Amino acid sequence: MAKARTPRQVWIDAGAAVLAAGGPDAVRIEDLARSLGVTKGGFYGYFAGRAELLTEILDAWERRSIAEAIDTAEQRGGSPVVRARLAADLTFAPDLLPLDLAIRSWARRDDEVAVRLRRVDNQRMGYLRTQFAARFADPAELEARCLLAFAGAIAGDLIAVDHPDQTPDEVWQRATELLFGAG
Amino acid sequence: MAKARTPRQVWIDAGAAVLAAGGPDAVRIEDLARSLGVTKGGFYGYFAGRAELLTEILDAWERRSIAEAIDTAEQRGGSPVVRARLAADLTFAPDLLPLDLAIRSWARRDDEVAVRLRRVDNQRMGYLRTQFAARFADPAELEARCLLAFAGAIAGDLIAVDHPDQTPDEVWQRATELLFGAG
DNA sequence: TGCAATCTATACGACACCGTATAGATTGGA
DNA sequence: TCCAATCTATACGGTGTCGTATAGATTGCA
Repeated sequence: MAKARTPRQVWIDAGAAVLAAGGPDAVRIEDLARSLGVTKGGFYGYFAGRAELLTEILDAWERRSIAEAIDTAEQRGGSPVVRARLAADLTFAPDLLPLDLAIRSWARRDDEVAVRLRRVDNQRMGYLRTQFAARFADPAELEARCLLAFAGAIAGDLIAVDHPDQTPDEVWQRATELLFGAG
Repeated sequence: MAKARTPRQVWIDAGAAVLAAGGPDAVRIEDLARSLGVTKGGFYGYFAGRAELLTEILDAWERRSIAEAIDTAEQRGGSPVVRARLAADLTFAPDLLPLDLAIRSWARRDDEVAVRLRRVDNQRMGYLRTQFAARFADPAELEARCLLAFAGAIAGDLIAVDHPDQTPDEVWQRATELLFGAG
């Protein structure tokens, strides 16, 4: 038995990092191997090919984005805003948001990816809804507020604007209050 | 003098379409040529290379996104919401939004593109601000509402959620009212 | 009509990446 | 220590794309 110097999961993680940084086209086997300090020889022992790696990257992202984040938020508890914010912080954590955005962009031109994204987004939105359902009696209002919050979470890092007398954080803080009140 | 069958602008337009649909990596000279029914021979008479084409695509997008849209909105007039909505409809028109999103995604990994995007976004946001400045006395509130609106305009097509009893349009309509009132 | 300018097709070398094949290296257990 | 399983390095052919060179086609004007 030889110990794997570069086991399966390492390829997936490295691939996810590259996907996040450069999009699916940037995920190249030989580049990954180089960045891992090996050659691509071993890769084809674990994966049938490039497509399989991309699929597994998506699988890992999907698992981590849904179950993990929401479970953690539920366990910690707190008020709805706190829990919702925690779930958001987890699924859109600084190390995860770039991957999310890359996949989101990718989904615009790949149907299989779009299906996965819809699955994930629906779960996230569902969680948001349940958190604030008690606060807004009108379902239409609830939906509008949740959708705006969702849009903000996603687009925040896509928009490149300078604010006159505030930091981005201050503006988003104020926006959150607008949508869900103070607490 | 021979008339150009495939003049410069045709390459730029075709390139923009491909960029919108598949991202910058999908913009390949030989593919463009094929889709235009010619070979790449002529391309290198107009452009120094692939990079120059991409630059010109960005130039064209930048011009069209800022000046054109805002000028048109100003000329038409109407209430702030109407004008703002018109400007948004123009800059984020169905045929322009995909390009915008592709460039936005691209900007995350290319500094030169990021600079352009910031230029464009700041102008758009500035226009939004001036439109609603009269309605919201508190600058912080104004900024938060405008930013949420901006985020919604961008992220609307990136989010893949199903709404319980409403169409996406209905939800966004309600969201707009939340942000800026009815009219 | 014929010329000259300009566009276009074709052929080429270079490069990057994919996926396969095979020989060699490494490791845990007998 | 030695074996066998498993991972890794290297070499290869195939493909797609870039950018260049050059010959041929097309067009407007004299």
